[in-house]
Amino acid sequence: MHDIELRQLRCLVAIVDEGTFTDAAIALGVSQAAVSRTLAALERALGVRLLRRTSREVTPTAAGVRVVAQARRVLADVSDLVREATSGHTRLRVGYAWSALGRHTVAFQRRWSAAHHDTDLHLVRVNSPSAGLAEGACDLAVVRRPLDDRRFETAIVGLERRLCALAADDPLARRRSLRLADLADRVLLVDRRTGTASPDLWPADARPATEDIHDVDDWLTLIAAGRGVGVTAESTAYQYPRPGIGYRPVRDAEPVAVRLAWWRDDPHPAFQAVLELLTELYRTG
Amino acid sequence: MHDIELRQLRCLVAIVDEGTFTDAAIALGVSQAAVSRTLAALERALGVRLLRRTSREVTPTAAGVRVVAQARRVLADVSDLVREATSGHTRLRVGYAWSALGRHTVAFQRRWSAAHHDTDLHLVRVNSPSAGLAEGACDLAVVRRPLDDRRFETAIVGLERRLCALAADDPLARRRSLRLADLADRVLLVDRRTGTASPDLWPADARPATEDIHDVDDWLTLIAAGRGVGVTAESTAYQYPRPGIGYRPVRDAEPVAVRLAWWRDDPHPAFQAVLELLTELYRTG
DNA sequence: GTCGGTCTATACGCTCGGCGTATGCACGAC
DNA sequence: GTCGTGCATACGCCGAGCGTATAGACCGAC
Repeated sequence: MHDIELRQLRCLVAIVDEGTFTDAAIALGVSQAAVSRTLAALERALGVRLLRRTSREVTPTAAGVRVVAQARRVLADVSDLVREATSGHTRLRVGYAWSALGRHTVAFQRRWSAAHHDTDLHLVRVNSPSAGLAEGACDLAVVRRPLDDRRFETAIVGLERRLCALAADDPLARRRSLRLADLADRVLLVDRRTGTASPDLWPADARPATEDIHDVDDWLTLIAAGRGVGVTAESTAYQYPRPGIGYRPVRDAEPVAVRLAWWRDDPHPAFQAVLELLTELYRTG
Repeated sequence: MHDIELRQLRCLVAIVDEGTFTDAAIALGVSQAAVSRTLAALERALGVRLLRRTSREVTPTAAGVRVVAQARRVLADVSDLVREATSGHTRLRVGYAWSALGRHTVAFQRRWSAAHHDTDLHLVRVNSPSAGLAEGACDLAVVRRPLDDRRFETAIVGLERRLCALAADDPLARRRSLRLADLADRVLLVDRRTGTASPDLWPADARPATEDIHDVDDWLTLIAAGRGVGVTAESTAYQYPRPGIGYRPVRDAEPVAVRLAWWRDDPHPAFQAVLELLTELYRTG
């Protein structure tokens, strides 16, 4: 039993598009016999008749219509793949795990598209330690901790204050700012894979209890419900304002470094430009 | 220049999954040499190096990661295609263009899953004349006009009243019911491809002006804004209640037939059962 | 009905793409 | 150095897939 092949799918959609085997053969640049055999092989492999042939016209069966629709999807994905492999450089995807660039986000996008209107910029959220770099979902990533994966390298582009996220009706939310010690008796909601908070911000003998979460939406929901508190970077407050949640500076927590991450061995061609632009944005404002 | 083939993508993901060319060869049931050549051909076809080989390990390049991710998508689509072709009958998708079965929808789903728990039922909205039948998006369709496409056949399963849809602040909305003549000076919003209203409900000398729309959401938005009125089947009111819109019966408009449509030459195996169930639902209430 | 045109299916022979075996080469362990 | 491991390449073989040619089905014209 042979696996099906793209050649067969290309043949199928060509027949449906052209209307006859003969015209499909011309479109594909092969003989009519080849088209006939190729489609027969596909039908045999799938165990279903896909096209109803008459000497007048050829029309898909019900199964054929479904398969053709799916085949088009496959072929579209394949051409995406080719574009992904070859071009890849007319587009720049910057990944981030929780929050992107906070108040610099808009300026970043605007100044980028002004200076590099040839490669368009996309910001994508991917909840993974490398913010999508390892998954191929982006070309560069904004992260807030060094990556231990040796395939990647990071550089600090700026610093951010740490804020505490509290339920709006939490007594602490009435204060203008807090200290780490104020949170020691709370439940700290942390994302161990991507987050910026960790219990070792506190002295070893006064750490809050922690609970693991894996998504910024869970985190927000639980905090709003008073089920715990969070400690995060300033840009989170910018990117996820919520009615039920208040953000307050934590005075004695060290600032968190904002890093750009890239593939050590083949950085995206635009990487240097992004690094410089981000560094400048964080320096000047 | 050769097109890329699935064999090459299968090879690529096998290498990445297994970690070495040799193990991939075993997993694929071919020789190591074949794997090496096949991947080289893929890289040549794409013009990009996908894997970095050392004698110790093989790791994807940045381009490789992107391509692998896309390749997995392609292969998943292909196995969907195979399932689509072969099974096809463990699942029943019923399409509808605007509104489905109105107040019978819930009963239909409940009674179906009670009697046929082997094939699970999906209702899908597709705005096309055949409600997705011609596009392969569904196996059976609920429509409200005969289909002129000879590939399909339809049967009436019941009748529905026609309602007029008005902006809530329209003077006519204060009435309990209307006549067609009340609407003659309004703009009638019609969907020529799938809708149930058409100017020939009116006598030839007293027809309202019409405007074409192509989606139920547009239709609702325009009506709520007072830009026109709609005439539709009763189930639309059930399925799309909107704060700004009121539905009122049109006393002198003929009821509209609700039809089940199927592929004439290869009806879905469950078609007879659906036809009977729907007919009963409409007959009994 | 017959004839001719059109379209798909099948037969036959050939060619070349892809395979396996064998071997070379690079790299790391010891 | 020697050995082990793993990818790349050379060589010969085989069959999948191709084109040509032809059969068969269908339809419209006459």
